[in-house]
Amino acid sequence: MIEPEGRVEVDVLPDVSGIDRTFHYAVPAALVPGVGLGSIVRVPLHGRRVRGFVVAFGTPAPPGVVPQEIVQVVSLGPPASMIELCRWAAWRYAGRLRAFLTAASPPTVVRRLPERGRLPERGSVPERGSVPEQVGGRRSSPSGGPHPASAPAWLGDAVREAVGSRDAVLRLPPAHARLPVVLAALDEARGRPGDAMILVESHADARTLSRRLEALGFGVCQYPDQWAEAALGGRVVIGTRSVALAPGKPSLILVLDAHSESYRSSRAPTFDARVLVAERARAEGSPVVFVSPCPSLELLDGRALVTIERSAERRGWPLATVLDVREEDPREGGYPSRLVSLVREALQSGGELRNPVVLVLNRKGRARLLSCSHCRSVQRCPSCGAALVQEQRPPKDEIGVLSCPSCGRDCPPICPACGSARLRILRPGVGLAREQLQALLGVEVAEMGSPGSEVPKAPVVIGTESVLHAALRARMVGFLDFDHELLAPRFRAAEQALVLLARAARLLGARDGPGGGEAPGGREAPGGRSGGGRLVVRTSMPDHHVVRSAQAGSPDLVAAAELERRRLLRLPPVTALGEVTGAGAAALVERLEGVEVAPVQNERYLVRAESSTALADAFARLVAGDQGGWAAIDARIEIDPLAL
DNA sequence: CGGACAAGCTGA
DNA sequence: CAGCTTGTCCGG
Repeated sequence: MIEPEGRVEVDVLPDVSGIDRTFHYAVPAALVPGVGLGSIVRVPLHGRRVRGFVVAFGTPAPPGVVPQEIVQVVSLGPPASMIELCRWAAWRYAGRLRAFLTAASPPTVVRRLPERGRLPERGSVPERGSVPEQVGGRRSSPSGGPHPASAPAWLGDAVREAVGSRDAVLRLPPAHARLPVVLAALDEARGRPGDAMILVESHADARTLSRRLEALGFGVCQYPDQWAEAALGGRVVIGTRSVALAPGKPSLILVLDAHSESYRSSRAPTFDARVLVAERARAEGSPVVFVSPCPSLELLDGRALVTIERSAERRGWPLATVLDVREEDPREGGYPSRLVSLVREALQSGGELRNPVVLVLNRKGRARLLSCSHCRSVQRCPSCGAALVQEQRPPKDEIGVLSCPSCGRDCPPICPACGSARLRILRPGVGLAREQLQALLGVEVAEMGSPGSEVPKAPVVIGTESVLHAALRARMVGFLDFDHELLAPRFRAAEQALVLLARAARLLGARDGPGGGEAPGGREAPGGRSGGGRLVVRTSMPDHHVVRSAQAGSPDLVAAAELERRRLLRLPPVTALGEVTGAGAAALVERLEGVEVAPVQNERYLVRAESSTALADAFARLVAGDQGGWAAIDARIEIDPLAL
């Protein structure tokens, strides 16, 4: 309500956990110029002063309420359009609005937007043609030449088609360079109102892409560090999943490596940035393009798929060799001579020494499963029953310890059943594989350290899948036990296994191209040697559609097979799933309507609905119907849970 | 959330 | 029944 003296009344959502409703306040005339929708203010509440978000402007006071006055304007907050997106996200993910508003707020207080004068007024995007046609003087190829800065015509066409469909998946093979895709997309964004927003999977990617675009003359804003610059507009906004909640109007949203799980936030508020940007694009009328070599069914669902010429896509996947476990001589102990000779061959192939042979075994530690050599009983945790693991090789003359991965308890490596100290390793981890392969190969085999650390410098590097994120290039990538991925007890196992192969493929480069695309992290690939390193997959299921997909360079094999399976099992994207955990879970699912509920274990329930809309509505009805809304709910709700 | 206030528990 | 803990309610 706007009153005669120029006072304004607003609704404020306190930024206090446990309160999930708005309160009505008056803005004193002196503060009116600084208060708008989304402003972060301090208000008196119940004898204290708390921060809150202005979520409605000029509303009338509820009957019988005498509004108090806002004390202070603290900071700029999420703009009006973002408040709408946050409301939608809170509904879609059955979360609290407050959590999303906080996520959309500047990381530090922003009193006012920076002066626009320091920016090139319209210079966020260089004029068409000002970008050099070729950088480095080499020709770009469909499979990704050496960092071409301009898009070849066929790529420009594909990007244009994707942008034209408003909401599309652009499937480009793993070895394809990204910069040309970004440039082609920015070219399409030119002339539309607003700023291009680019989502990448890691901070390293964001930094590299920003640097490259800046070098080409683009005005770039790294989000969320530069919240105010993003709010001001006039620059390309680049960042990880948080960009979904960045202020500003998107002229176009580009999501690179759209298969990456990093787009899903694991901590509250849990959301999927891909889902959010799709809704944002729809609401704002801007196009969104998801780029991936192996888009998931959930990404493809209801979206246009733009592909490139079959043969070009095929060449962007590496030469793959499949080693059939069933044909192995058991005496070779899991490292068949064929694998050893492929590694030797790769090492002898000369070329860039900095490119190692990368071996992947997705099992941490030295041994994941041990049994007694004497009585054969599996070594289990005496407290919780989980299989004990050996993290490291025991130091010389020491017996070491076994530890429980589930409860953390340490146990002596002595069979509790018969007292024998001779244990057999049934399932080796990376540590043991490193020791054995080093002995077998006669060259240094280094183990990749904790995730996030540097790749050790050695001719052969072994690690869990983290090595695929950390390595820049590889002359060969070998999966020592791909069955472990194919048979993982998660319904997205097949798609996730294909993602691993695609990651490996990127390290290897294109089959025919000079050095393939670019390395993860976007850093310059060292050396310009011919690409096309070999992908080696050891499995007992050489005909599995994931393996055949990678061999044939056609991810649709996996998509087709998976869609059929999801239909049969009524799993996403055919249905929508949610998970409810915590003390109040039983009481909560009891009152849900229009969904199927299945108990998983104590205080853990799975909820299935026909669509994500139906699922969100079911939770929304429950929260709205409750006195006190969220305050009365003592359970954690996770929509589209990851760990299934 | 955190203060207010009411209802419940203890000990003399 | 004072003095304290525990529970429930509510905020503009």
